[in-house]
Amino acid sequence: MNTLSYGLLTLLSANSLSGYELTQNIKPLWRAGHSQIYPLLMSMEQQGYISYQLIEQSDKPDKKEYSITEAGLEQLRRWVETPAEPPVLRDELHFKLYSLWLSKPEEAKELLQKRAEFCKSELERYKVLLKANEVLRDERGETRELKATTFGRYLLIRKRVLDMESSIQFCEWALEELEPAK
Amino acid sequence: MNTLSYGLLTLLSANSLSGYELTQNIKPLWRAGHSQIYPLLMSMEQQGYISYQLIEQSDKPDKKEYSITEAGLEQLRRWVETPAEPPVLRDELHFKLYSLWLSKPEEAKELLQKRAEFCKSELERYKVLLKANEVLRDERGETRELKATTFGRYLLIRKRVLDMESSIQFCEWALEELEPAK
DNA sequence: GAGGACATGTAACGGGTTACATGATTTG
DNA sequence: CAAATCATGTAACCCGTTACATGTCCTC
Repeated sequence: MNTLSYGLLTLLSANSLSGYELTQNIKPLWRAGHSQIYPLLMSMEQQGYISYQLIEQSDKPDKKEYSITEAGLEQLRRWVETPAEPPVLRDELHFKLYSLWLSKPEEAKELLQKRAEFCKSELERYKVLLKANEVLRDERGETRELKATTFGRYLLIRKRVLDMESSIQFCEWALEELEPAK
Repeated sequence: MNTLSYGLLTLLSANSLSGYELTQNIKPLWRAGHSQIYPLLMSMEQQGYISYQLIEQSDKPDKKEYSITEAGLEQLRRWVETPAEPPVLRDELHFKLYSLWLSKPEEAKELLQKRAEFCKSELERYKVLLKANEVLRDERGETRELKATTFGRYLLIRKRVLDMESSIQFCEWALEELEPAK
């Protein structure tokens, strides 16, 4: 049971999903490919934390729909209350900024502009998600119980939005700092 | 030549350093242990990107001081101007927030408070670094050439400060959002 | 002489990426 | 019938973490 396993349990605790859907849905939370996910699902199923039923579909290929078991939910509950490890950020840009003085000013500028563009496109994606989740909150907001399941998702998207805004701010500030050096 | 290799070249392009010093200095930029670094240094030395001389010390154990070669500098220059891959952030907190509804409110609160504390201590460390580098800028600021080598470092520390401030802001906002649910 | 900082390595294991492999179904 | 999306798996390789291993020098 590594972090990714708990991540899969996390998603399954809100919805039953197939391996394919898990691969899509985990993307904003953790980087992982399907080749990592399918074997983990099999091992977690053998350990009794999840179970699946084969869903026969006529419009699409058949799939395995995984659900969390009582044992899995227990395991997840214990893990959630455990203190979170410090985050690990791996960003090539750190090194490339550090040795900016080696590159021509136009190249340095392009590096920062490209990153700013990337962050802006991410920001847009998350803003859309945020709106969708704010609607959910409004609809269900009055009843505390239903609100709860969407609350974490709402917090998270909000976090991504703040992070992206901070990154964009940095890139734009750095580009300004770069100007007089030209 | 993976990203970490280029990171080591980056540090060596500013200063000659031992494996031990590289291990310390790379920490704010990239997570890596000495067991990853020493083998890489050996392979890069064999490829001719770096060279070392044995420094005999009387007050401390002897060390190998690595320097970047002309070939290494060439390699690094090409890499720096290459577009940066999108950053990879792995943070357990994402999953733990997502399934916050599974945990008791006090536990949820503690999770966010602990993260805020961590970010605040990081912020302090970086603010100290920032001040040290701003002094450097003031001293050397007038001559563009010398400024250049410290400029990237200055940008980077600034980025870390902004990131930490954004994370703290998030935690405090989330804690407020949590309150009425109590 | 014990503990801590300095210094350099190796080995085993687990996690993550890329590529290989296959196949159903829909849409243009 | 070709391309795109849905769907599930395996294998090889690289990267990263933890533990093992050794040794110097200084300070308390």
